[in-house]
Amino acid sequence: MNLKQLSELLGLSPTTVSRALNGYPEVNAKTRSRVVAAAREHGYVPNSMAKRLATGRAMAIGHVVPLSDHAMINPIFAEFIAGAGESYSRAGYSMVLRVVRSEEEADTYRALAAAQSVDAVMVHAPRARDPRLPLLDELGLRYMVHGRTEAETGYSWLDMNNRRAFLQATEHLIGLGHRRIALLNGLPSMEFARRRRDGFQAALGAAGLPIDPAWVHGADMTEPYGFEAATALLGGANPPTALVCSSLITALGVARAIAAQGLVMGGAVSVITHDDAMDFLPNDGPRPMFTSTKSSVRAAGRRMADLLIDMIEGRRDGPVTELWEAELIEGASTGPAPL
Amino acid sequence: MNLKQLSELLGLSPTTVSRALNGYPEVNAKTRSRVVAAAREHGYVPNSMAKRLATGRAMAIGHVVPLSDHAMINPIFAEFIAGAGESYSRAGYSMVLRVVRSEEEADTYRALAAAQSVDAVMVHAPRARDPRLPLLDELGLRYMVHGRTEAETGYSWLDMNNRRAFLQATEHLIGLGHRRIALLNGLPSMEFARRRRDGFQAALGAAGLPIDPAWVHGADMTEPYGFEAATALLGGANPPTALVCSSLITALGVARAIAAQGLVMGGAVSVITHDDAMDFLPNDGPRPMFTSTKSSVRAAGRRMADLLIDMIEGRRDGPVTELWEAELIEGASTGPAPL
DNA sequence: GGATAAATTCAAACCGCTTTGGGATCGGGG
DNA sequence: CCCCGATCCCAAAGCGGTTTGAATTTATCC
Repeated sequence: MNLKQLSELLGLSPTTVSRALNGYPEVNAKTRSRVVAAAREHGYVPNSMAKRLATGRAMAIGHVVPLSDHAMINPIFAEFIAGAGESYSRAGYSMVLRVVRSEEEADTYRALAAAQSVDAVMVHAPRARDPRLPLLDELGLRYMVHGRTEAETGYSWLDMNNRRAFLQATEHLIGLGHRRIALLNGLPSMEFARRRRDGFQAALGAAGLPIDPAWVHGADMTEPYGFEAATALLGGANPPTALVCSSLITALGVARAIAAQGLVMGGAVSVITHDDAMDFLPNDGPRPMFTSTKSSVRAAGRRMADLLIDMIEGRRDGPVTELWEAELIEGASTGPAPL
Repeated sequence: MNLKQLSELLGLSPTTVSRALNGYPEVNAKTRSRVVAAAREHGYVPNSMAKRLATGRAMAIGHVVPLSDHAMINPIFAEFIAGAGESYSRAGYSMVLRVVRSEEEADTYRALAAAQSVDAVMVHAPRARDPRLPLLDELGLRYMVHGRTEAETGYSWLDMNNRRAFLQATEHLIGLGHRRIALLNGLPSMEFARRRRDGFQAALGAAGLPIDPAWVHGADMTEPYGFEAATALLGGANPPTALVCSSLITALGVARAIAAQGLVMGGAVSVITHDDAMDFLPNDGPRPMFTSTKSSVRAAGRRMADLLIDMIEGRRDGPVTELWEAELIEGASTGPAPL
C-alpha cells in the first residue's frame, strides 16, 4: 500500500492524504480523521526512502567505529549504544553503524556525508587532538562527541568529569591514610585517560606525595590487564597499598590478583575503580563489591542522542556541552591504609 | 554534486553516467574511465536515499533489540554486532539498530517491513517457539536467526551446538572423576539455555549420575549471579565439586566465590565455562584461566551477515543453516575430583 | 557503397513521497 | 447580491537516482 493507492481508495489526492497524515493545518478535521483511520486500517506506512529523499532528512544518525581499535567494541560502547538507541527509536530515528578498518575511517565519514545517509554522527573515544573533528567540520557533517578533545569549545560534547572523579577517588584513598597509590588507567592515547591521570596526579601532588611513573599504567581495559598489572605491582618491593582503576572489568582482574597473593581487598590493599554502570556487572546494593566513581554510560548515550536530535531538528543550536560528575560510592574494596 | 550536475559537466546524459558508474556493459570503455575519473575527482557519491528508492533495495539490515530484556544489550550482543558490522560495511550495507520497549517489538517489525527500511532482519536470542518468526513470515520480511528455536527447519539460522558443547564439558568433568556437578545456566526462557541443560543432563544421565534440580540454576549471565549461586552451592551440605557455567562473566563471579571460601579453583572445585570469545575477557594463552568451550560470537556475526547478504542478493537461496561446534580448551580451572 | 548488425548513447518514465502554486468552495461583510 | 478572504483540496513539479525503449553511431559484410 503506497500513498497513491491509499489516496485513490479515499477519493482524495495524494497531496491531501500526505498533509493529513503529517499534521498540516490546511486539511479539514473530518477529512483528516478519515485519512488517519484508513491509513491505520490498511497498515499504510510511508516508504522511508521516498520520504527521506523528498524531505532531505535521513532520519538516521551515524556511528563509525574503527575496527583495529579494540577499545571501541567493548561493553562500554555497547552500553552507550543501548542508551542512544533508546532515544533514537523514541524520536523515530535509526542508528547507522559502520564498523570499518581504521584506515577507512575518514573515507567512511566522507561517504556518509556525500551520500547524505545520516543527519549527524556521534564521535566516540576522542584523542587529544582528534583528526575527526576538523574532517567533520570540513564535510559540514553535524556531530557530537562523547568525551572531549584537548580543546573544549567549538563543538558539542558530553563528558564525564574524568579529572575530578579521579582526583576525588585518589583523595579518598589519601584520606584513608594511603601513601603508596598506583593507577591502572585506560589507553594513554585516549584523552579521557589523560584527564584521569591528571586528576590522579593532582591529588598526589596536593598531598605532597611523590609520583612514581612506574606506578602509572595504561592499556586497553581488559580483565587480564588488571590481573597482570596488579600482580606485578603487588609483587614488587615496597608495593602500593592502594590502586585506582579505570574500569570495573580491569578491577575484577585486580581483585583476582589480590586474592591470588593471599591478600584481602579492602584490607591490605584498597581498590577504587571507575564504574560505567554496565548492567551485567552491577556494582551496587548496600555494600557494593568495589568503592567506585560511578557514571552511567547508558544514560550518557540517551542524553547525547536527545541533544543531537534537538540540534538536528532546530530546537536547539550552537555547540552544546554537558559535563557530568561521577558519584563516589563507598564499597567493600577500600579501607584504612595498613600500618 | 549530484548525478545531473556530473553528467552536464561531462557532456553526457545521466543515463550513461549512471551506467558507467554501476558497471553496466553497454558503455564504451573510454567513456567509462572518463566518468569514473570525474566522479572520483569531484567526490561524487550517489545520494543514498535516491538510490535506494530507485532500486527498491534498502541496503540495510535491521536489528531490533527489546529493551526490557536485559540479556540482549550485553557484551555478547556487542561482539555479535561488531562481527556483523564488519561484514555489512564490507558489502556496503548499513546496520539499522532499533532499541525498543518489548511491547513495541512487533510493531517495530511491522513498521520496518511497511516502510521498507531494511532488506532483512537479524533475530537474536530466540525462545523455543518464538513469536517473531511467524510474524516475520507473515510480513514477508527476510530474516536469519542467531540460535535456533525448538524447530530447526523452515528458516535460516546459525547456531552453536549448545547441547554438544555442554555435553562434552560435563563429560570432561566426569572424566576427571567429578560426581557432583552443578550447572549455572543462562535464562531458562532462552532456547540456548534449554539445549545446554539438555547436554548437561544427558552427560550426567549417561554416567548414571543423579540430576538434582537444585543444582541447575538459570539467570541473566551477570557476575554477581555467578558469585551468589556459587556461594550458595558451595556453602551447602555435600557441595558440588564442579560447576558448568554458561558465560565467562558469570564464571568470574564463580571464581570470586571460590576464592572467598578459601578454596582453590581447579583444586577442590573445578569450573568449566562456555566462552564467547569476548576480547576484553581473553581467556587464552598457553594456560587459560578457565577450561572452556569456546566459540566466537564475533565470527558468528560476521558469517551470518555474509550469508544473509548472499541471500538478499540472490547468490544463495532457500533456508541456510549452519551448526558450529565449540572447541573444548583446557585451562587452569579444572582438575581431578578431590577424593 | 549500401544494408545490416552491433555498440553506444539518450530521452523519458518511474520509484513514492513532499511541497509549491493555484483553483474551487464556502461564509460573511458591504 | 456580489465580492473577498478563508478554507480546503488538487495538479504538477520536485527530490536524485535507475531503467526501459528508442535513436544514433560505428563496425561488418556482401
